[in-house]
Amino acid sequence: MSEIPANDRARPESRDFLRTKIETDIRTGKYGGRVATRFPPEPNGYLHIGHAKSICLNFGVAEEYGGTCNLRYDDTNPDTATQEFVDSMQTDIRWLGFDWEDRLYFASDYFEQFYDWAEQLVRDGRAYVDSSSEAEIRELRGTVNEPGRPGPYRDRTPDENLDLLRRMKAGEFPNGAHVLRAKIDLADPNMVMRDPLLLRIRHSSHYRRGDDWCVYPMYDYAHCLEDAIEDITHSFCTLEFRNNREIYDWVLDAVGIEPPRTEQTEFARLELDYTILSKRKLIRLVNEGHVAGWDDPRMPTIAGIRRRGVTPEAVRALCDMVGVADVNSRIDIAKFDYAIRDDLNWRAPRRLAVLDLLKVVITDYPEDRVEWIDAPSFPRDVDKEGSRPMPFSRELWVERSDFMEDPPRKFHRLAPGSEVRLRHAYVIRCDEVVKDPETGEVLELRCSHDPETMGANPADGRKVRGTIHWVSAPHALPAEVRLYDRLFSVPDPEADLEEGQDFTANLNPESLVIVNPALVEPAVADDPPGTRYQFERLGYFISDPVDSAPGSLVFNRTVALRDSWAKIAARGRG
RNA sequence: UGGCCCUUCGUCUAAUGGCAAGACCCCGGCCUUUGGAGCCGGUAAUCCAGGUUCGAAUCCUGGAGGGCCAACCA
Repeated sequence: MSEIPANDRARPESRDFLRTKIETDIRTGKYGGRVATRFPPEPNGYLHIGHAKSICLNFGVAEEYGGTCNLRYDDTNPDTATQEFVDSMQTDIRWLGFDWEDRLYFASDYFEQFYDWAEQLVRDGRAYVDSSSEAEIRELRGTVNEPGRPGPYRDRTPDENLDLLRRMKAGEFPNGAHVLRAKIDLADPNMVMRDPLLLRIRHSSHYRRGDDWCVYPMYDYAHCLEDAIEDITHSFCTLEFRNNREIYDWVLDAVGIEPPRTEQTEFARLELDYTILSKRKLIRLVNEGHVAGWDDPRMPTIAGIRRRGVTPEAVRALCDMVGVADVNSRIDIAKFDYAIRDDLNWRAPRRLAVLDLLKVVITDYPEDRVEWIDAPSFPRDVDKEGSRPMPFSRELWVERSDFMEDPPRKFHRLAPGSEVRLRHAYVIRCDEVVKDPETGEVLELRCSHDPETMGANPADGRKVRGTIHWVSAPHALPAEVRLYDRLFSVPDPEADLEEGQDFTANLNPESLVIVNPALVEPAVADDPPGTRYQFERLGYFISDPVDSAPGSLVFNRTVALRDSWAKIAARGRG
């Protein structure tokens, strides 16, 4: 097995079927040991987590086997491709940590080559110009249960076809007047092979070619040739292109590309619970205002995920965990949450913030006293240095949910007469509950502290089981906190829709809850936007890269912490 | 005249004719100044029926179930 690169030896025993194929190809010398992949997005939207799987696969495989991966824009449709999408995709791929070096390609640079091959196909009698209307072509193509029939233009002579093709290219005809079709078999059981369209007339401005071109190639004609032009060895695409493999090989044969040549292999696209990854539908979410934009933190786009505070490492970890197979599958969102927490746990410094405010007065603490606590930024089990000064004073804010007047047995937090640890500070006891006489609402807790418990357990050995977070009232900074949750309220937004409904009916009305003001400890004041934290006991947050500024803080919740108390509490109620 | 692909714990993925394994979820326990993290343990699967074989998740046949294909999208 010495043919397998040294950097591969550390890989685990088992390989997915794509890597198995690559290793076979390397071992047998099919491409002289060469591995060349490509990531070929159509620049008609923003990249999303599903693309990340393909990016990790194509760039990852190239890295692992000492090969190359091209970035190639499949910009063959002038009506949808834009420079904005081209630019955002490069930002996103780089952010994920991949590099195409000098291998940036555009299918639109190959239009001349596609056209020259088209003339060749016409001369060889393997393609013809069809002047039928779109509806007629559809009619004559048949259905999955009925064969198609040849149309009246199918037997034009090569000379006639060549003349028409040249005039198509010269712009003599309007959109739809003619198309170039492969001459294969209208009765083929594979619909893709029923004389597929190769070139169509489209008088549209192309974002790169302007108005200099008007015969644009179809996917089935272009994609295999793009791969061949770039001398790709392994062309990976998603499962729904399985039927297209036959035309992929037909076109390569027809223009005379000899093996060993690019081969298409299909793998399962990523599907994630509680979201959608269809570009068409993501565009609707943006255009119809269901979200604030492509980078809305609820979006499964790379831009949205990034703004939510997810790290590229977490995305790549998810892709590793998910693996590659040829079976359709949906990934449990919990797996993504795990990957995010697993990365952020050792990366994000801890801070304290309070979302739902309840005032606590330490009655036996002097009014003018302030202690500055040197609080470590990471727990013992995270091997990182760092601390910040935390002010402690007589008046504090704690989380309203950390107090219960009539608590259940396992509630280890504040209740009348009970003791609790203030994180990094004293143990306090709740002596008195101040309520609004009218409404009964709890307005304030009056507590006393044990002055011996700063950095120490109670001297008399009594156990204090709960620890809660807090901020010092005079020192805390106001902030807007955006609590993001899953975009849809059901795992598969497409399933079980009632008559007349579409996926938007399943949008989660609580996918964004804004807390304003929340209060955050002062140590975050001077951090730049885009800084990630764990607000202890609440979750991982990032200061919003767009809207947060010193003096006007905005935090996005990336993901909540695992909450085993919620399970216990829910069970108690059930 | 239909064709092609797929089917292993709840979920995702291994096992490539030889002990059905790992991860996430879930459930216990330990630990804990985060009801976090970590550690230990547990529940849990080869779609069905035949066949080949000493031996089948794996090969063969037939079912069942799921997916894709009838854009001048990709």
